[in-house]
Amino acid sequence: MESPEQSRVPDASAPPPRPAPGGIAARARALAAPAAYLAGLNPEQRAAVETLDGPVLVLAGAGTGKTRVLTTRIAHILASGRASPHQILAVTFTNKAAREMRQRIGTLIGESVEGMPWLGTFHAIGVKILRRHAELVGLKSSFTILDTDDQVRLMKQVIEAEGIDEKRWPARQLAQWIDGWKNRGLTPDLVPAGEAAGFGNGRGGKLYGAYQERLKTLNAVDFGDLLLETIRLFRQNPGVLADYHRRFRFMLVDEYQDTNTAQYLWLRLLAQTPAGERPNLCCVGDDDQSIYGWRGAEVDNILRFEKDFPGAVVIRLERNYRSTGHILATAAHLIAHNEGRLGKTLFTDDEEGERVTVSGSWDSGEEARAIGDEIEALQRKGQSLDEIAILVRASFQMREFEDRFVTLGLPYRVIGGPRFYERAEIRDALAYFRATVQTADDLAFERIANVPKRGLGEATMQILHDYGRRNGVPLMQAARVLVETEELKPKPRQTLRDLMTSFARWAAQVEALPHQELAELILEESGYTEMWQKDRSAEAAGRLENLKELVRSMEGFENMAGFLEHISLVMDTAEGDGEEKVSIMTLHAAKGLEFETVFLPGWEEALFPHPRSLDENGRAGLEEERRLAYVGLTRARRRAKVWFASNRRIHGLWQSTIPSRFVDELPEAHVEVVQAASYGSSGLGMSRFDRAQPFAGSSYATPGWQRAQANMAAGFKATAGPRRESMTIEGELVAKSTGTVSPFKVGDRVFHLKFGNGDVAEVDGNKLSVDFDKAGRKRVVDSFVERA
DNA sequence: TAGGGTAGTATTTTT
DNA sequence: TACTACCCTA
Repeated sequence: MESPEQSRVPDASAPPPRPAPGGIAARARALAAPAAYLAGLNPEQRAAVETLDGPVLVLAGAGTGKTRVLTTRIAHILASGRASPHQILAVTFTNKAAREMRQRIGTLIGESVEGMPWLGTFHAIGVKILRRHAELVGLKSSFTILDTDDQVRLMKQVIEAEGIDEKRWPARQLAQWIDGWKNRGLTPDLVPAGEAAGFGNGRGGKLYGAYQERLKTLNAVDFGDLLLETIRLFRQNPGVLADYHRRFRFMLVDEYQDTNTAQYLWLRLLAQTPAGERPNLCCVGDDDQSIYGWRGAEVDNILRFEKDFPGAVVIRLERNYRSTGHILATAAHLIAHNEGRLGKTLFTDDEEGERVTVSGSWDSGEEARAIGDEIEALQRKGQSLDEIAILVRASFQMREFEDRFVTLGLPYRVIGGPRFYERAEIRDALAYFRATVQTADDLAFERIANVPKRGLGEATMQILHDYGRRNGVPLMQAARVLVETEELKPKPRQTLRDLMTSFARWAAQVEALPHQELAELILEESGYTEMWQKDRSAEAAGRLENLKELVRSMEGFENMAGFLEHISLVMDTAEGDGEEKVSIMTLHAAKGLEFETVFLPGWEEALFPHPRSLDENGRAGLEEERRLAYVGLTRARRRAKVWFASNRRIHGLWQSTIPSRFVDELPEAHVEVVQAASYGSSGLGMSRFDRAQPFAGSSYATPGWQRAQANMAAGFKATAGPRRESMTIEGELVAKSTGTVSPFKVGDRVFHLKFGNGDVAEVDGNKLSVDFDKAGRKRVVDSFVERA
């Protein structure tokens, strides 16, 4: 970036300084350098970047360049020499966001930002601080971090120890209560008595306390503690806090609208010095995109920023660089129905573009078929599948699309399904590693003691537990003692002895062997790999692949312990195999992303706004749902396509549904109603789109009904009859089915990644009808199966 | 102890 | 409908 931008550099008009050593060229470079990253910012963005002193709230609407502002601001702080990398605290919510920011800053300032140790998630930074001062809060710095699963198992033990019926008061529920308290920054002594009494016949508070004690005994913390314990550390040790006050010259927070009370308290401790200087705190967020209220986020935090930090400068970013005029206007009109807003009006210089479309379908199946067809049409026009997304309200909606896309042979990816780290095989493998490295990790040991099944059942574990509790030693130590006594029956005793020998052997190798090799060794020798190799179910192959992936992902870590620390915080794996795919994800998962074309199916009253959200949170719940709709619309750059079905199967029952109230809240001027004719009107709560429908009076006469009938008939024939000509289901004619000869024949045994093993029942070009052992008969494209 | 049968339940999800 | 968690039986 050169000359035109230079004139906008503040100092450019000042009298020229004396020639610096190195001559004019060097001086020009020095002047031009800062301009390079400021170039191309609009005035508001530039203000957000350059207002370094004092508290700043940046209200950044969707697509207004929020991340750019954040990263540029950091670059600016660094380039202007106001602080060095280790003096900047930059907090994000997800590891993904942290990664992205790190990478973008690097690009901006043209060098690596390895030196920004305090850029990370709340939790990652919490751990870092906590490890340094662990002993001040009664932990050893080697403490382990439990995930949700561990927490629940621990709580189960606590509940049972308290003599409470776990069936009546499930551990999972207690976990939610405690999580809620922790989100609000409440330690056991601070939970309002009335509230604590609400669980377990009045013993909720006691259980919470007991759980915390168990954590301490195990030298463990859960995610909530990463914040709470840091808060406690700061409050009880002003000296430590003062140290961080001095350290963090600049603080930046991303997605401020998503902070919960605990995170707020944590930030405030760091931002508010006793001397009362104004903190250089910059929070960026969008109240209209607050969609995590249900997990403790307090929109209030952003709404009252100016009160919390007097003299705060509020900067609004309202120029949208992402979407077309119609999309933006539609989203703006919708969100205007919300009351509790700070108020922003997004605008764009972009063209009006295509109107947002609203389409109806007879049922969810037709919805999936129609969207599949549209995607294929877009693909033929040259649109990359990577630029197409289907955003759903609830994950059960994904399935219909998956099934349909498998049939069409349309590549897709599901984002935010079961997370890598949450998969059973990964957790099992990690448990083996944890138990090897940390022999006191009871929860890890318990998890895998009998995985694979080796005859160490409940009875044996009970004996270990009793002994452990009596003598205050970890389970594995208890096991070592007990195998030398007569307390166990001979068979489990021998098994347990062998297992303990194995663990001792692995532990001895921790230093000697590279951790990747050790990992493989453990999985091999424990019989864990073998267990899945023997398993003939559909998922087994994928699980083995995941295990390999796990071992691969250990590369680049110092040692096993380092890897485990990382994995407990950063539990996603970066994926991407290069192939173009349609993305399917929930609206929640879509925040922060953008696509050329966005499909928004399922805009029906029974689903979106989700009735549960309305029941539990009333008006606030409705507004959050509306924000979700807003997030969905604003993900689209050029095309947003809303769909609703008049029949949907929910929990296995067919329900007749009516279009979402959000559909009615869209502005007619920017919306185009297409295929309204195919929507079979039920006569209930008709939206204006029904009125646009010429056959509304008699629903049986509508083309939609007729088409639905035809589809149903075709679908029936497809599954019931072997006649080939009956397989021309509407919409499938476009599938790549002609001319090719399948390598499979009727009767072949095949394997499909999603459906498992099955027998080929019919061959039609490159399409197969397969009777799957578990999933029943499905039609699949032959490239999706292999010989079993 | 392990596997099968049954009952109960069923948004959104990051760390 | 589909999954899971638990109980009961072999």
